[in-house]
Amino acid sequence: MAKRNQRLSRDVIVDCAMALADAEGLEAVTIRRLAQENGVTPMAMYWHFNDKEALLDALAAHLVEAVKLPPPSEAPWDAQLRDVLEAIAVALRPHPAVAGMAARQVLVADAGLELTERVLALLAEAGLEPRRAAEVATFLFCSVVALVAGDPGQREVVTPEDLEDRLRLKTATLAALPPTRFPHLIAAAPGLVSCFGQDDFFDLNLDLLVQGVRGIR
Amino acid sequence: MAKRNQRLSRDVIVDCAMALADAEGLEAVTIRRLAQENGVTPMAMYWHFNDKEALLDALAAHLVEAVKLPPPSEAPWDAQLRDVLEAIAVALRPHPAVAGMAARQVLVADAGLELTERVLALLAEAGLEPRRAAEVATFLFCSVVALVAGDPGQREVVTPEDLEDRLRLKTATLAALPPTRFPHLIAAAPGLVSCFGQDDFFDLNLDLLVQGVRGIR
DNA sequence: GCACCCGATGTACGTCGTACAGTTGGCGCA
DNA sequence: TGCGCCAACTGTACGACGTACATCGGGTGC
Repeated sequence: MAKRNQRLSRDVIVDCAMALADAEGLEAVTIRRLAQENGVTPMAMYWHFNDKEALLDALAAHLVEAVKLPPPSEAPWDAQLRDVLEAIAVALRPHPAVAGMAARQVLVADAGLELTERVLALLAEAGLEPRRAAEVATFLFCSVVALVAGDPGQREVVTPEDLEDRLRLKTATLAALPPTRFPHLIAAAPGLVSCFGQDDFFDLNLDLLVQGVRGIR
Repeated sequence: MAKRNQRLSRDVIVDCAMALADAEGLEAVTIRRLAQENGVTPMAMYWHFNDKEALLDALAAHLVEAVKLPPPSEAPWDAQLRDVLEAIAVALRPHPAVAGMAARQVLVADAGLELTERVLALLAEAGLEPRRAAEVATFLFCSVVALVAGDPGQREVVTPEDLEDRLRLKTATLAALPPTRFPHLIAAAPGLVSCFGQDDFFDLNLDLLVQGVRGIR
């Protein structure tokens, strides 16, 4: 800690905050902690950001800007939509702790506007009129965020083996339920406790969203 | 404030916290504030809850238990699934500020287990094997939560006319974007800023989810 | 009438965000 | 070379937060 090898800037603060959130969760992102991490007084942060809200907004914007939008193609709208949603998920997945804040910058950050325009265009191509396209686009983004942010027991970040213990305990708890009342739940227990973060969880549910759009046309 | 007309209990604290969150947002739910609201010392809360996390868990559980699960019927699985998802949305909608915490009690609270069992049964009826059903059920719940919690500019709660001003401003900002780059976005601007909380927003996107499940079978 | 113990109090500590005022170091310009 | 300015940072302080720990009062059961 206490690096102080370079001048402070919005970017290095945001990068530091992101790393901190990834490593120790969003609640570790503290004005004082960020200052300490950069070998600087807490009040130094306020030269670069009006307040903590502004800092978190910048974090969220950073996330939105990390989305690598695939280039438009001649592929059918549903394939393209699937690619766009996947691109969002890919950008958010490394940062589940901050993903939940991404939605509030989608209509603010430049990259978010571009992203939204793209999705709306695809939805128009699918035959939705603007009003419904707006509602669906909004929901799609929130859903992808939910897909990533999820929320298993990830409130406090722990060591990998501790996490594994917790999952095993949770599975066991579910498996110990009365089998006559909860047959399906018991059968699905392993999947319920461990699906977050799995590749097939994302694949399956991104498909679900795209198929859902097909279904409501 | 300072009612002190009845003995404190978990239930009156939870009710008070819920009302507080509805009126002033989740950040207004504070140990000290709850104590003051009940005419009591902050430390009195700790007789009823181990810590604030436990209090918030109780809030979330309360929400999950508020879901009025429709009775099983002979209707096809998709119609029933739609009804169940709608029941969840109906229970959460009055409390958007706390809805985001509901997911972490779904596999803990009794009502949540019942709810999950029901959804898993319907998904099994739809032809999904347990593992995929688990993944889809998890996602469906998170999506409905996202549908309700959404996140417009609702971070700070404001007066209705102030909110209306803000929406108008946001719409105007979007409408002022370069029309050649953002044609769809401009056309959809009113819907984008005001869709949260609208009935048709819920209806449309619950349909999307159900259709999505149909699509991935 | 007495003891017990549930439910509350009182005090104190460390951490948070941040207001406000003071201080510096390096660059433009003389 | 020297001077002044202003962007960037420091120092101090305040109120609100969660909560550990010790204490206490009064209603209930004997």
